[in-house]
Amino acid sequence: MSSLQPVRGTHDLLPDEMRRHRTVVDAARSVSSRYGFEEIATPIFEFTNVFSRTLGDTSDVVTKEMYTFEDKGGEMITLRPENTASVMRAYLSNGMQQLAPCRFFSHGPMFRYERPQKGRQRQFHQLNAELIGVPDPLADVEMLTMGAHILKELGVLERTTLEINSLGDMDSRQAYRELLIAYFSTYESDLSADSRARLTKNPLRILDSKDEKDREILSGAPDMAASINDDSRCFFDTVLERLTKLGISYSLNTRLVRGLDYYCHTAFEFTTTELGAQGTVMGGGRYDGLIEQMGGPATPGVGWAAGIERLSMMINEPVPDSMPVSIIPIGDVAFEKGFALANDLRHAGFNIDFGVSGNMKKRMKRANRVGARAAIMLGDDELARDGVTVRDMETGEQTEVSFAMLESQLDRYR
RNA sequence: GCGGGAGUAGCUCAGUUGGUUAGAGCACCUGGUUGUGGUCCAGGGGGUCGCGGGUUCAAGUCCCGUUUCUCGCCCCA
Repeated sequence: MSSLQPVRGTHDLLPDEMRRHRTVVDAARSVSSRYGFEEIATPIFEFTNVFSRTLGDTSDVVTKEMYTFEDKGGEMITLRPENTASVMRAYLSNGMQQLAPCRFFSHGPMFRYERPQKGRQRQFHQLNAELIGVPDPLADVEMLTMGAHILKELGVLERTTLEINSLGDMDSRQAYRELLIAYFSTYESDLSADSRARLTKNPLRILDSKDEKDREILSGAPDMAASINDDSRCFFDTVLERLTKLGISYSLNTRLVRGLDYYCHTAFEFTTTELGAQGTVMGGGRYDGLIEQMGGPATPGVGWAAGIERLSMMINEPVPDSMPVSIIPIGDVAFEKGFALANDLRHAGFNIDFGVSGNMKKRMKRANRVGARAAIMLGDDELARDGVTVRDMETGEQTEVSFAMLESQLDRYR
């Protein structure tokens, strides 16, 4: 075993895996553009406070998962653990308030310091979609519809479940929070250590605790739906009605809270049972307070993120790229001629394989290995007749073709 | 941060109660074919048995430590 190990939790994307990733990204880019989304990219690192101020001091991401370091100028820098905060920072930095509403699609690597396991890495890749500046529940529906559309395009929608919940608006959340603190305080000594730490800082997170004792206590906890005010209730009902009208099935999950503090109203996850312990393939929700919290004007927003690795594990093997035509020269004169021919054909749009060395047998072997659909053979015989021999690599059929007719004869191998 | 499983050729793996020079399949190279691949036949190269220590006449095999991978817990994409 070599000592040249990649950093734990990171992986090389070799051609087969890269092709899967590209399939996922291409589908998302194509579908999102039909919904009016434009692609952007933000830097993979930001000042630490872009994340620490927005994700919540008690979120796992901030407390234990960020890759943070001091750069040579003494600035605290963090590799982005998610993309929503970065996109909102970009929205404010570039004065895009005037362009609202904005629809942004992006994708790229994210970094979280966690123990790697199936479907979880320290550097992983996400698709991101954000719709900024639309307070109407229709925006939530549009994001969900688009997400489902992308999953359908990838052929995985039927193998996922859309779980959805409403956290209510800020007032509802605050009211519920107080109810929860009051309730859990009476059981404080029985709660798990994690839950006890969250009791005053972020009691909502206790709701999705998996601890057995916590679950028992939870069964008597006040219901979130009961403390959601009428406006929020109405908002959520509209979302659900629209989903039903569009034929998007969902499953209400009142325990669904999500890990980041900035969510309100709609919270959702598309989950699957196919990826071991990691069920979530796409997750997001509404974050109306986020931009204001970052120092911008009060601006609503909805968005989601999807795991590219997780999706790529669920899709069918993509078809390989277009197969090349190999040029097989025999002899020095033919080599020069073949080299020039390769150049001409590449400029004409053909995918050409041209090896620099080897006898004919080796070159044929190589043509086979790279999956060539045809081989162009040229030696003294062909040169004397000012043409080449084209061999169909599947049927083995060979025909002589003049240089003048070559491109048109090759068209079927494009 | 905590727990389970694993680490032998480029890849997937076998290797008996510890006992010759550590094997197979695939892949690779050469030849059978001096201008013909994918099939077939023959031959060949390739190993710090993760690393370090210990037990033993003898360790891939047993013991301890360590490291990496992997699956799970927590949490998330």
